Amino acid sequence: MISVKLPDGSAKELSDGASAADLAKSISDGLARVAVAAKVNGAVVDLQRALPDGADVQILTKKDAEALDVLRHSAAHLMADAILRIFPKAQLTIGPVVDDGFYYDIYLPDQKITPDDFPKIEAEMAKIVKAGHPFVRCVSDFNEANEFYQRYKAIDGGHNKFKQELVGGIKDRGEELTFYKHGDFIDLCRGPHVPDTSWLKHVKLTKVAGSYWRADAEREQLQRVYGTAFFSKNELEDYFKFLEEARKRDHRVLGEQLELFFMDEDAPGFPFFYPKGATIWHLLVDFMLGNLRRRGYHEVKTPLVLSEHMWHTSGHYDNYMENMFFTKMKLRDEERPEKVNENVDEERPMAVKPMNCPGHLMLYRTRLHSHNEFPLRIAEMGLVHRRELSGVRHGLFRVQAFTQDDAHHFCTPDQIKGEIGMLIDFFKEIYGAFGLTDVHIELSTKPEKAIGDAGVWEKAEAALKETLEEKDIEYQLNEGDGAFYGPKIDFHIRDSLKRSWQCGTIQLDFSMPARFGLVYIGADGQRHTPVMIHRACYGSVERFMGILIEHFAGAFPLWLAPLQVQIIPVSEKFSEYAKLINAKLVEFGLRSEVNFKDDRVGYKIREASLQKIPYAIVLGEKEQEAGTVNVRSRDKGELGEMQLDNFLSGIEEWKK
RNA sequence: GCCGGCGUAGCUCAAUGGCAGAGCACUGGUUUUGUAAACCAGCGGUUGCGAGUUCGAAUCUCGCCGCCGGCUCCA
Repeated sequence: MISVKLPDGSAKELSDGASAADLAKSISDGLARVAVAAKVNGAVVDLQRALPDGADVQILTKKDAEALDVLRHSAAHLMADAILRIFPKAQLTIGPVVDDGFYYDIYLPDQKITPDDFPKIEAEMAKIVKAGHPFVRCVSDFNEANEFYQRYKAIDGGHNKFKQELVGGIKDRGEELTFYKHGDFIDLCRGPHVPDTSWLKHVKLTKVAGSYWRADAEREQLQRVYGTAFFSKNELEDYFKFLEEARKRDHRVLGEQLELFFMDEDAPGFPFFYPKGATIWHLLVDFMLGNLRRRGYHEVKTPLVLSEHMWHTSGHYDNYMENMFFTKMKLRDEERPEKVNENVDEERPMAVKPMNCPGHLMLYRTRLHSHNEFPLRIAEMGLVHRRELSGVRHGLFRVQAFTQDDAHHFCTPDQIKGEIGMLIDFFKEIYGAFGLTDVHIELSTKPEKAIGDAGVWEKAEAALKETLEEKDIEYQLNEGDGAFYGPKIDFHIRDSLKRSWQCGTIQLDFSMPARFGLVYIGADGQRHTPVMIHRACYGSVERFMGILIEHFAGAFPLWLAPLQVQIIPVSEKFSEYAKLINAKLVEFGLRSEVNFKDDRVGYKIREASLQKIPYAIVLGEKEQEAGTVNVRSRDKGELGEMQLDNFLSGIEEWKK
């Protein structure tokens, strides 16, 4: 007999060699039916595995997050089996679980797997599901003569050097070599898996993409087939509904439909803003500037271009060169004026700024500072340019030029915690103003490519940790993810679809002030090097705008709506009255216009709705006679006829 | 940058080797309109750019540019 401990603390006696499946059955038949896998001493294993005496055991059902991973990993095997049946030359590599599904990387240099193949693959998968093959764990040794090893090698021809490499790694680490088989298919795998293939009814392939063996661009190119799996049809359908909803909110699509911005192939990664988009951009900037002024920031403007020399001083040249735009001249040849010499170096080469900090450092050092001015907060809506690889550009989210709501705090070492604490509260308040209240914080530490000495890094990291802990804020630690000049705190916010976006950042810098020779006169009358804090709340104004477009699905709250009211005269006869009302609305401070087009009211209402304008005001004979307005709200439908003053006073309330 | 897919009117898309088309938008007209699409007409194109194959290329081939999906997850 063995005894195992259940999550509720109780013990259960089982016969020797009993499995988690036996345990589940001994608890209840119902549990046995829904059991997916088991957690034994903290590790997720198959239900069929024999339980060790004295183990802590938890039966996992579809309600447990780990169970979904097990299901999806099994689905990856299922897909691999089906793909091998259709593409016999395919060589399997790895097939892990990812956030919203799974993938399998496949080496198949002479053939392409495309979404057109999905129906075939899925049909094959359905057959295997129907057969209900049990997943069987097969333990092998490293002798290739082993039965399972042999069977496995027969699966993809025995020439699969990728799996051989993996087996080598397992051997080197001294781990157990296991295969999992279902039906005739067998694959190198650590497991665990669901009991049998009939669990995999709700599986769908989603996309194909390229990848590399070991994520190394120098190695073999693989084809990555993505899929997802759920325990129920409903969950699978909900997932696709979510994707559909996200697609409808795509800021690139809404950006065109709502006339906010556009891209042109002659300016890749450089967005153009239409008047409506520019309005939102300015609203975001004005909102931020007001908040900065209230907190004692000083707004400055620094140049877009600095000498290359300055970028050597700052360390950007060495650490960020690939992402910078450099200036080169084109000169007519002195001998042959028709010839143009390309890419001529300037005597003093210049570079476009990818960050604002050097400019702020140069500004700081123009005069002597006292500790009495500290903390000194210098802010700039700084336009920066960063070269990005062509394949990574994406709408407003990844561009080559954007405006940072950037600021640098100069302070004494003992002011650091106060500044960090202030910033955390400040940033959360800003996000809250947009209804973005789900914020989580990550702390990133020293990367491989770093400047400054190790002791300084440790001090900086400790300062950030202590502040977070003293404020009792939960955070995630990302080792090695810091900026090259210092550790940082990043703010991640979840939008209305629960998607996470990184926005704000607070970065400590104990290096750059020294590189630029910055000093302040301390209370002791001596010169000291100030501490510098880099910080941005939106991060990029343009990107933040993209996030807001998706968060609100283009239906901006009144204060952010580029056009707040559109007036719709019932016919041309009421144009004058419409102009009069519009003038009053504009006078009141609203962004309002009249739709003078010769269309039916219904058509104009439709257009106003599609443009997601918060209020449409219909004006006709009745309203003109009575001196009233007839209001339709985007969110609440028709509000009916009312006095203009009532509309205006109601707006304060309605906009919430 | 790499892999896969794609690029036709401002937008969404059709035409698969044989005369470049439709709807919306836009312009003009009719209509004078009452809460999600009135009617008629017109304008709109070097089919991303450049070479090649062909009697003939939007369509096939090659190169370039751009866009879309991926490229952290290690059985």
